[in-house]
Amino acid sequence: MTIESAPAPQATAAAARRPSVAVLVVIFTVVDSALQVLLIERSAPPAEGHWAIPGGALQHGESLDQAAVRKLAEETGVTDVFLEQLYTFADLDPASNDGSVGVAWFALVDPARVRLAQRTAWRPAWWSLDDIPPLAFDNERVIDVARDRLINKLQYTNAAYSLLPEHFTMRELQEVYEAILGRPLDKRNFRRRLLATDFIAATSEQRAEGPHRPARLYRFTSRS
Amino acid sequence: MTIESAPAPQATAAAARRPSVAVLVVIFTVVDSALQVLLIERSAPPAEGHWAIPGGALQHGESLDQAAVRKLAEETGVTDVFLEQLYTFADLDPASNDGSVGVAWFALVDPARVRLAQRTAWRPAWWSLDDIPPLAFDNERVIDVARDRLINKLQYTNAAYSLLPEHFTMRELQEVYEAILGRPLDKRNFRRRLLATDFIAATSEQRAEGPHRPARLYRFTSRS
DNA sequence: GCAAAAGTGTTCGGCGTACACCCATGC
DNA sequence: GCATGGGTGTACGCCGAACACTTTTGC
Repeated sequence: MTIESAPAPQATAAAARRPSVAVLVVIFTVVDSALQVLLIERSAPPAEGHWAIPGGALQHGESLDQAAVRKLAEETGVTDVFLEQLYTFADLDPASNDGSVGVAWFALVDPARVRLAQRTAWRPAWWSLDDIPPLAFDNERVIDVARDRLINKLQYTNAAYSLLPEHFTMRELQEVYEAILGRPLDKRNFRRRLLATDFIAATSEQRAEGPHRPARLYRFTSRS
Repeated sequence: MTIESAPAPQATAAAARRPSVAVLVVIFTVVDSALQVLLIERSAPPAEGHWAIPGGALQHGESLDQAAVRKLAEETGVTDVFLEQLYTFADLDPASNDGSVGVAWFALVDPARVRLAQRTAWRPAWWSLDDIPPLAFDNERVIDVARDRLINKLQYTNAAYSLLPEHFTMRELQEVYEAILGRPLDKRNFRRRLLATDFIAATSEQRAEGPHRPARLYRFTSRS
C-alpha cells in the first residue's frame, strides 16, 4: 500500500493495532412501484435485534469488488448486476472506536431473479425506502448516500438495466424510474428521452396483458 | 463496524490477519495555467526511488477525514480547503497481497498558500499532469480517477474557490477552468455562466496590472 | 496614439417540459 | 360498443456555443 514508511513514525505504532475492513452492500430493487432496500435483522450483538445493511469482513486475498460480489450473492443469489462502490465510512459504529472502516457498495437487482437467503437468524428482507425501521449503527446515512447516487446514476447511465428482466414494456421501465426519482414522469417525454439515449431498443415482440392494446417489448442495448 | 459476526464464520478467520488502512491524498493545484499534482519521491522500499501520491496509515482513534486533513497539512501546510473522498482501492500494491486498502481523497489548493514540506528525503514536488513520471504502485489509476472527478465537480460546484486567493480576476478564474478542463473557453460565455451560478460575486475593487484597463476583482460567495 | 487586456450582446440549435387525443385489444 | 391501457406530436422556454468590437489604461 502507498504508505510513507519512513517519515511517518506513527505508522508503525498504528500498525500494532490494525483496523479491520468490512464491506457493506446496499441492495436496491423496485417492486410494486416502490423502491426497496434489503436489510438484515441482527441476531447477535452488537445491535442485536436491529436491522442493518448486509455486510461482512473482507476476506484474505479478496479484492473489494470480490467481497461485494460475494456478499451480494450470499444474500440474493444474484450475480452480474449493477454494482458500484459508494463511499468508505470510518465511524459507522461509534461504540467501537477502533479505526475500522466500512467500504459501502450499492447494487441494483431484478426482484424476479432474487432468491433471498433462507436463514432463520440474520434473515434478509426487503424494506420500502419510505418505511425503514430503526437501523443499527449509522446505516441510515449509508442508505441516504446510496439513494442520492442512485438518483444521479439513473439520469445519465443505463443502470436501470439491472432492475428489469431481459424484456420489458415502456410502462414498466417508467415505473422503475418513477419509483426511484419519487415523482411521476410524463409518458411521452419519458419515451422520447429514453429512446434518444440508445440505452434501450425496441424488440419485435409484444405482450398482451388485458383488454387493451398489447405493449411492445424493449430491451437494454447493453447490460453493463 | 457493520459486520455480521454470526453467519460469517470466515470473518473470524479474516480477523486473524487484519489488513491495514491507508489514506492517500491527490493534491491538485493550478500554476502557470497548468494543472499540477503533488507527488513524493519514495526514499525507502517498496518502490524506492519512484514517485507516489502522498499517503500514510490511518492512525488510532482518527477518522478518515481527519487522516486526510492531517496528511494534506503535513505536505502543504494548508487546511480548510476543498477535500473530498474519491475512491477506495484494495489492490494498489500488487506485490503485497495482504488485503490492505487505500482510501483515496482529493484536494484543491491555492499555490500561494502552500508551503511544501522541506524534507531531504520523501520530498514533495509539483508535477504537471501531462508530464507525470513513472509512479509507484498503481498510482496512475488513482490520479486518473481524481482528474475525472475534478472535471466533473467543476461543472456544478464552486470547488474552484479552493484553487484561488480571496480575490481574483475573471481571467484568473477562467485560466483555472481551462487548465482543468484542458480546453480553451469563450470569454463571454464563461463570464456569463459563472455569474449566473451565484458562486462568485463582483467586489468593488480593481487590479491594475499593466498598460491596459484594470480588471475588476471577484470573490466566491461561499467557501465550502 | 498605440499596444494590451478588459469588458460587453446577439443568434442559433438542442433539450427538457407541458399538454390531449387516437389506437388496438378483450370482453 | 365500451372500457382499458398503448402509443403519438407540437409549442415554448432555457441553456450552451459561436462569434467581434469597444473601452480603459500605461507608456
